[in-house]
Amino acid sequence: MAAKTDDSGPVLPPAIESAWGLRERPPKGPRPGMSVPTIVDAAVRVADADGLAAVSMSRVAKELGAATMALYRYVGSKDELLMLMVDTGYGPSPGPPPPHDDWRAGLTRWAWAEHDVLRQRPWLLHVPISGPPITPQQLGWMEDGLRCLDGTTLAEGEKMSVLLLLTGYVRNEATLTSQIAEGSRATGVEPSEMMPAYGRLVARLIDPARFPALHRVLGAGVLNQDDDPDDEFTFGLDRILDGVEALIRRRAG
Amino acid sequence: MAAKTDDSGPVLPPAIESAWGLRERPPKGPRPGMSVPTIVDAAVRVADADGLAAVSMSRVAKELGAATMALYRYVGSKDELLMLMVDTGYGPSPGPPPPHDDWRAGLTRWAWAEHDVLRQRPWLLHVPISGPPITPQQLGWMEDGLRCLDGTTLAEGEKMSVLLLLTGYVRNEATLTSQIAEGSRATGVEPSEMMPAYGRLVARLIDPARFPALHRVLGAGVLNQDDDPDDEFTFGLDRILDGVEALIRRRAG
DNA sequence: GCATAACAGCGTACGCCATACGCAGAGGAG
DNA sequence: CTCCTCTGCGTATGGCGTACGCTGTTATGC
Repeated sequence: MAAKTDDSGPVLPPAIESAWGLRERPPKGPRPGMSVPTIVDAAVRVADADGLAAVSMSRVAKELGAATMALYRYVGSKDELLMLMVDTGYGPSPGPPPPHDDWRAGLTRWAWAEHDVLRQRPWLLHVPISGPPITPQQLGWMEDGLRCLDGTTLAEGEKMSVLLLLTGYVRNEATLTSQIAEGSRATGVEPSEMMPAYGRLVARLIDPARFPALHRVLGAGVLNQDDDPDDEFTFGLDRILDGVEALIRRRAG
Repeated sequence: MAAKTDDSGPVLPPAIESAWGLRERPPKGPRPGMSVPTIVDAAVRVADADGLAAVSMSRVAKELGAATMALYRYVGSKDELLMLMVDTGYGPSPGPPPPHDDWRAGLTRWAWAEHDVLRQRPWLLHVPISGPPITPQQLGWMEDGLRCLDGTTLAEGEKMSVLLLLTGYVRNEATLTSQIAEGSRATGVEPSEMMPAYGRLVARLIDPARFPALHRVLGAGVLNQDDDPDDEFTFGLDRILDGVEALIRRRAG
């Protein structure tokens, strides 16, 4: 016999289902004083102001003038709240690529959009990711990325791999630059002096005979000039897109 | 006047300095019952067995038959212990590239070496990275990576960028596959059924009219076939190295 | 040989965290 | 009017990192 529906699949936490607009409010009982979006917005506000480490259930509750345990009527756990924070933290996807952009321009725009979000909200990088995206806006980003590759001859699986490659790069690059900013704030050193100081430290530690290549890099003053971090981002992005281009050309034969 | 030494630079935690063999043991007082490497090894053992979340100061102390607070005579904080765990967790670098390998073969070997380490010790991915590498073995990895690019015409800064790009990719890919493994362990689902289950879930959630590209990808069964994750890794790696190759060719002009 | 001072080990205590549980009251449904 | 469900939340538990200070050990200076 065939099953009636395929709903027996993986179960979604209630708060996530409501993010997809699936849950209707039960008619009984007192009217709720808050809502999932209210809570998530408050949590995002806390993270924006004081970083992800400041986001505790009690702190979010204080932000709302409520008691800590009241939140658990709306979200099942802190992890669930974090997942929802990521969804609203990323915000709406950048939209489909402009009609006459080729895939490369489209993906560049897409990557820069994520880049900008992560520069605005570095705490997104500290949220431990526990699985593939299942929230509406996250999947919206995916959709818009896939559309950039619509006109190409890549296989569907390859399109997916390319997006994974790109988003991984963007996150990685953002992590590195945000570490510099955070380290600078923690130690009181000027952001522009952060990498040079690191260079001097490493130069003091290493033996040039055992680390010749590293010593040469330091000698070239690589860490001394403070490049525009956006140039660094563009460099890696272009390397990856060059690699994708090589693949597309090969597939197009 | 010139300063006597340049030691006035950034201060290194004592435990890290001892990892570089800089600290000598003071002559007075009772003989230490443990040592920094003993503690770090115990912590790595705990992480190997039960994951990074199980690594608490008290758990590590129990592993050594000592009291929790005894550890603080050797490491300044848990964060310091984590940094040392990363150093010994990665282990010694894969060594300089074989003499007749070109840069591409060398970097491929280098990337696979990190890949293998991260497959063996997925907890390394969960350690919050707080700055650029300053421990001996970490810098050893960097050195070996740089040597792979020795024969090329890339600028020193470009070599560094390429390594950053690569290691970021390796870590990202490892994160994704380890998430599947962890999710499978947490939910009891077969690892090979993890992605198909995810595909069915997304298919149930999205409206094909609003997510046409995503719907097409799912329809193509991209998530259904369980590819060898090593193939996926190779795919992205080759894309990146293709991009690097394009750059090297342009620089060689 | 003895006093001294540095140091190892660690017991206690503090403040913070996530969250299980159960109670009080609100407010539609019958 | 009664019941039953749902909201808000107070209390309590068990974990965490770690500051502080005590006890006992040990090599050195006298």
